[in-house]
Amino acid sequence: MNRPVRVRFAPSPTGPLHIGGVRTALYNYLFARQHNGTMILRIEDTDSQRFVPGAEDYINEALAWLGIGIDEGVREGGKFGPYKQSERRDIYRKHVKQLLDAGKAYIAFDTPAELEAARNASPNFQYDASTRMSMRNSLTMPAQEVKRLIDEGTPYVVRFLIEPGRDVEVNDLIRGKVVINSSILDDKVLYKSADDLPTYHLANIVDDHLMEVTHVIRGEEWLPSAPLHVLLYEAFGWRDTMPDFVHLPLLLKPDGKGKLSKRDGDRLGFPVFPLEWHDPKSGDISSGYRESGYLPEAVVNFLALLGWNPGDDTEIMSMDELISKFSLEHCSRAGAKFAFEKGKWFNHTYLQNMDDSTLAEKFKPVLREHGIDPDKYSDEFLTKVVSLVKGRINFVNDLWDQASYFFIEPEEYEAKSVKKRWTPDMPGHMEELIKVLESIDDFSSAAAEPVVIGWIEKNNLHMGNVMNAFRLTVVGKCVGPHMFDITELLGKDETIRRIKKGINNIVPVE
RNA sequence: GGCGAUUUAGUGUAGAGGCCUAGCACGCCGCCCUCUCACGGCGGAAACUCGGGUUCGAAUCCCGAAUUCGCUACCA
Repeated sequence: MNRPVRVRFAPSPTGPLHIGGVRTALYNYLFARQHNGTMILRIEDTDSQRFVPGAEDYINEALAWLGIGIDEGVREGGKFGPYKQSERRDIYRKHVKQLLDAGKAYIAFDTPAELEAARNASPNFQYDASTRMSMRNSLTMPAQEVKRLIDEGTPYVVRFLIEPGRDVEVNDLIRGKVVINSSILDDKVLYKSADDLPTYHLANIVDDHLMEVTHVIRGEEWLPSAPLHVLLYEAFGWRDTMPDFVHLPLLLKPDGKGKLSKRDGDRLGFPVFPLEWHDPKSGDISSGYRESGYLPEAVVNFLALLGWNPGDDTEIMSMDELISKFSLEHCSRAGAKFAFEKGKWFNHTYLQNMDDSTLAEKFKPVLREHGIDPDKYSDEFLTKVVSLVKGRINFVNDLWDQASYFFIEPEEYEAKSVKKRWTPDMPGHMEELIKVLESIDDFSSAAAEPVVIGWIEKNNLHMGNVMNAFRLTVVGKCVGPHMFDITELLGKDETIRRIKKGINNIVPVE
């Protein structure tokens, strides 16, 4: 019973991969890698109604961006293919027949309208042992009639015949034994003749068995149907190789109640998708972590800690560290509210740990977006700029807000700072400052600073006011790194030019 | 409604009978640093859902209630 570990991530291509799905994929991946096992990506496209073009590519691209590697799948191939359920019709048909022949499933002709009527007539209606004998199915109709309807092409479904009154046990690796009585289960539809496709339950069990999956790691929403799946394994006679089940806690809305949904992202201003998604039907655009400036390593780290912890206080972990530390024992059982604020902090921390030159490279496209040609600047200059302002950014894009004045001179001056610092005597002091600066040959921060400070002190000027007025002319507002680090990078000529411009353009408030 | 799961500060979590006057992180507040804003350093407010047990002793074990979440489709 010690089979090589094989896990699968099995999304439906019904839209962009949700961040909760990403976490499920991540946990599967971590588990697989830790056990030197195999990670399978299976596309569960058994709902022809909800298929969305582009969704499958999106899944592949998102997982690749995050570094969640796939060993077997539609693109990767493998010995257990095809890995797309719509290409496995023959396999499902065969297995449906097997169940039918064994009397463990039956054919039902009830139309959606008839089922709807039954539900309306009795609010607690369930297609099960208590009702199936009053419905239109192969259990209640003569065999010839059933055959005739099928031959005529009447749409039908195959339902799983569930024996009532049995306690079905599911052993969940993070929740322990979960027992559900089979009486509360309905005769689930396993196959629909209309599109010649199975439903999730049948396809899932057949594929997991055939693909030799050893651990089913999925979201908690599947826990209630796990007993049904156990029953299906039994019906096929696969009980001895049935995989272990792991139901992960759900990702919940940060505020109110319920599962995290795509709406929450727009509502609260954070992405719920790994990559930006353009809905082909509505044309709506949903923001993605990648486009919002998150680093994939930070997203992975953040997600890993939502529902799992390493058992100690470690928070910053690389993918390799996550792989070695991951354990089902340290998975939590309760749903986790999606605390995106902490996601920002992870990104901030990863950005701080990145070398300045790497960050400078990432800054280049941002500069281009703002009409600045980064090639006009040396890498050394860009790296220095980045090193000065990186402490105050959460995203690569923030670099522009923090460093734009290194590339363009101020056109406007922040009113609040002008009011506070641009006192009537300032233009005069700035004229003097220009003279002082002109006399400095070595414009480095270390050399220029003592000269200017000395001038301020010698003349008994107000340090805060003069320095901030100086800053106002150069930066446009009173924020930013050490003043002389800025002027060192800007150079003497540019610094003096900006002071002159400030003297002419800053209009005192009141 | 039924069934299942769940429950430590605002959030994510540590804790597996005495090490808990409950730890860490994010966020929040304050102080320091300081030409500004940040960063950083230091400090602070803030939690064991409730009620019964068991025990010398319970956040940790048992029972009950409540809470929240999920499922209850010819969707996954």
